[in-house]
Amino acid sequence: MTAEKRPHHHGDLRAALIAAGVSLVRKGGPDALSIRKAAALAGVSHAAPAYHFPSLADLRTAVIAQGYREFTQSMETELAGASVSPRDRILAAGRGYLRFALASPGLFHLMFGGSSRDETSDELCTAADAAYDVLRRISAPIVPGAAGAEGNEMFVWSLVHGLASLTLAKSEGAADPEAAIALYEAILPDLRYRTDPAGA
Amino acid sequence: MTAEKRPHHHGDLRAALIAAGVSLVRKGGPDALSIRKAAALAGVSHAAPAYHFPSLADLRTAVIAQGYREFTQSMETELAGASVSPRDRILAAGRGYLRFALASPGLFHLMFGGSSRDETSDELCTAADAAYDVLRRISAPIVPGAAGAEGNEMFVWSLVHGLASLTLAKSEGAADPEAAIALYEAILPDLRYRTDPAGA
DNA sequence: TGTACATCAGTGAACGCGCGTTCACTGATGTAC
DNA sequence: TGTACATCAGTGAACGCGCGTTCACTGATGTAC
Repeated sequence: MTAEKRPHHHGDLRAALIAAGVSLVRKGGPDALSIRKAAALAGVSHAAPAYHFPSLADLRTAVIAQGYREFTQSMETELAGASVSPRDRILAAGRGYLRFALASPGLFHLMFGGSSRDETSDELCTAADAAYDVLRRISAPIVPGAAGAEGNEMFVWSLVHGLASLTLAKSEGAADPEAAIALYEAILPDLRYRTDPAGA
Repeated sequence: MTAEKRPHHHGDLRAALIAAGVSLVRKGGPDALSIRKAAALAGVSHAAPAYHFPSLADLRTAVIAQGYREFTQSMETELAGASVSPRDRILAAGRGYLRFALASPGLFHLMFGGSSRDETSDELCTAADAAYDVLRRISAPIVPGAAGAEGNEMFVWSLVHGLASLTLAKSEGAADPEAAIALYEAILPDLRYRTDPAGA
């Protein structure tokens, strides 16, 4: 893919640069992303990306958006194999969450580690909203507590996000996903669920 | 502190460089830390730090350690004003956790965002262990569940860490600590505590 | 179907920047006697 | 108390590196007629 002869016009350089960026971040963490390295990995000159991404921040934003898409996909894949039981679905989404974070720490840190990005990007907003929607959906059947439906979402989300983040911090690079999943299933408390999951 | 006349020998340049590093990270995030900027902020030439920190990684490790000390201090301060009730103590430590994270997002991200560091540093291990000890102490009174005492620690820690991390991610830079604390107090579930807090 | 031409999407050289690090040096300090 | 000297802890110049970005250019593509 890198050195083979190409026509002057690349087929879809934008997508190729995003894929290259994801690969760089996966391999070397958030700081490993650079325009020149992404261009090299995509097999074009280092000036070519400028046409598709005016600045490094734009490329980073697009890579983060791709991260969110893969993140959402990881949760959806687990959800597809889950029963309709609300607790099963919360556990399944958590498995997808943990698998993504532990398999791609670089992307996870890029997404949640405070790297600057273009918050106004449509592509990013769409991708991030899709991920949030999964968490909102699985939390909806929980009976609202003191903090309402939003409190339930934050509870479920915080628990699994914290577990992912701390597991990564404790065993940098070599965390066992199955152990983290087992721990998640053990610490998720019993919750009360609506009898009518569609809500009041 | 920056431009005033100094003798050839700095009093405690090592400490001054760590303080400068903390300040840089607080202001500009994990990537804002550099040897040259820390030296400038401490009022010395950019070659001076080499004597105290052989490489940038060493300075970064020391700044992370200082972050852990301030983090621990933030929790201890809140704990000092808490009652002996186990739940009150868990809430108090959580307040310290959230206050630190929301007041110093840059440091928080440097500590937990996957930045590379020297894991073998005594200074860092000591500082990080002190923080973990606080969480272990406040979790000790919880009756062990399926995952034992370790499960309790991870539950409490994950919940507050996830909440801090996600609150930062959702409102980059301008998160309201009091709102986050209120949310934490609302979503922390009822837990069962030992009657003898010292354990079996 | 063929030709002229505008536009698109690349190339490669060049620029300046901040960086970590090295090196010869030197002024300040502290110790031996 | 005074002096010689080793060592400590700085300075400032220099090096090379990777980077984002700009620019004049050019080959490929597609459209008008």
